[in-house]
Amino acid sequence: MKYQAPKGVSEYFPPRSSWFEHVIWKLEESALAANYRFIETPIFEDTELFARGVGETTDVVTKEMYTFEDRGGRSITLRPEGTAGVIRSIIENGLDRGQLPVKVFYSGPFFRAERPQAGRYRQFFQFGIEAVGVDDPALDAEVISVAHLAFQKLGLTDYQIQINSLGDKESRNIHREDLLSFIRKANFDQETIDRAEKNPLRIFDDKRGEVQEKIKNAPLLSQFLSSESKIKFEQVKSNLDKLQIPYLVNERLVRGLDYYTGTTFEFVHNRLGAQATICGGGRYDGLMETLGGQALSGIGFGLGIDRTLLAMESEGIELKDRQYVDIYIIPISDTAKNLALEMAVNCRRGGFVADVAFGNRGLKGSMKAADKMATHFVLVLGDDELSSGSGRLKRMSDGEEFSVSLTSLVDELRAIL
RNA sequence: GUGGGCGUAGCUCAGCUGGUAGAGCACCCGGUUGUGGUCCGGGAUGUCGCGGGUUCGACCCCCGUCGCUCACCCCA
Repeated sequence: MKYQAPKGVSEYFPPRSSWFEHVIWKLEESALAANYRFIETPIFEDTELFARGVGETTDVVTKEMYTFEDRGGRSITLRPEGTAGVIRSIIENGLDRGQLPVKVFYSGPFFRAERPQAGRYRQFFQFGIEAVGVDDPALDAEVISVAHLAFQKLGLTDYQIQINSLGDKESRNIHREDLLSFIRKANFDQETIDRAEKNPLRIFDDKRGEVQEKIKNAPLLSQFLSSESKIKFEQVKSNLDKLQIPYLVNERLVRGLDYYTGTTFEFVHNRLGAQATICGGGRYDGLMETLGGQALSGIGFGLGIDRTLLAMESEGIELKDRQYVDIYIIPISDTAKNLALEMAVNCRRGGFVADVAFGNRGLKGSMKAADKMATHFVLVLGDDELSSGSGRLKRMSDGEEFSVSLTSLVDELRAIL
């Protein structure tokens, strides 16, 4: 094979591509139902935006970005996540100077230069929403509810929502020192310590058993939360209760991006491999300011479309191919060929899905083709039809035939479909 | 960056302790002249990832290489 797709990218082609479309549509539907508006930002941005926004010490920034120089010598990076670009756009276009909160959703490809594995790709598709400018626990709950509703529309059931509060800056700083000294005393290997020095919270995410054992008694952030943070977190939880959205408080839940503060959450699917987080997000208090905007809080989530599809498949959710053909026209003489496409185009103008048996497969072969592509009606065009000006529409579901006039085919279709 | 597994027809895979390749599905044609789904018959398809070595002989053994895949770190 001469060419193959670059390592670690996912491709969606028929029929699976129609499930992919379906997932995106349900996600959009859920966001629109909550009055989020569509935003489309560039796939590449100034490298500095991500470095500042996502955080200089994060793995994403230090080793996972696709960065290159453009012809003008500027450093450009393919977006590794969605929030930084959206916030940049909100600031640049002054959306935060109108009514608040600004509620937007986005969808598209993202890029990270990592070693691929199940559910993790170098180019992956993410859907996300952001609500900027209002710091209200009810909004935190709403954001979670949007993802939850979407997953329910898709038929997913075997997942859990984990939530935690990372508190405000002050609470975090005190905890950080305490946790760091705990880690320093626990004699870890050098690599683990180095990582912890950058962001000690990450140690909670370490999957190695011996590490988990050692941090069993590590000080948790929840013990350091300011009373204000605690109250907000309680409100988020009681809001979720009222919405009857089940969740699990996971005090060790941390996220790999530096901008998160306050409420954080993850939707974790139970039947996926190591990469089981199908949606993750949280509140970010300092991000707007960091990127040069007003000091406004925001909250949002990123939702993995590839992983969602995998999750649906793991639950055995039946995904039907949505493509169908209303009318399939089979010309069986040379003179009929010219007319066939013309009639098909007319049907399309009339709002129907119409296709033609191109090439020379013969009648039988064309009938088989019609059968395979979920065709409602077939019209055979031969010399008889051309001379009489009428034909028989065959309904594939039961074989019944309807005689129709060729010149008023669209109307006839409307009448029987 | 580190470690494990795997590379045989379009797809999923079989191939016993080494004797130069098979199944199912899919695909195409046919079962008489212009009507599909089932059934029956027939057919095409592989440099057995690539390179080297051992051997009379390698898909099967050894080495290298490339690719895929899963996992670690981390994330959607």
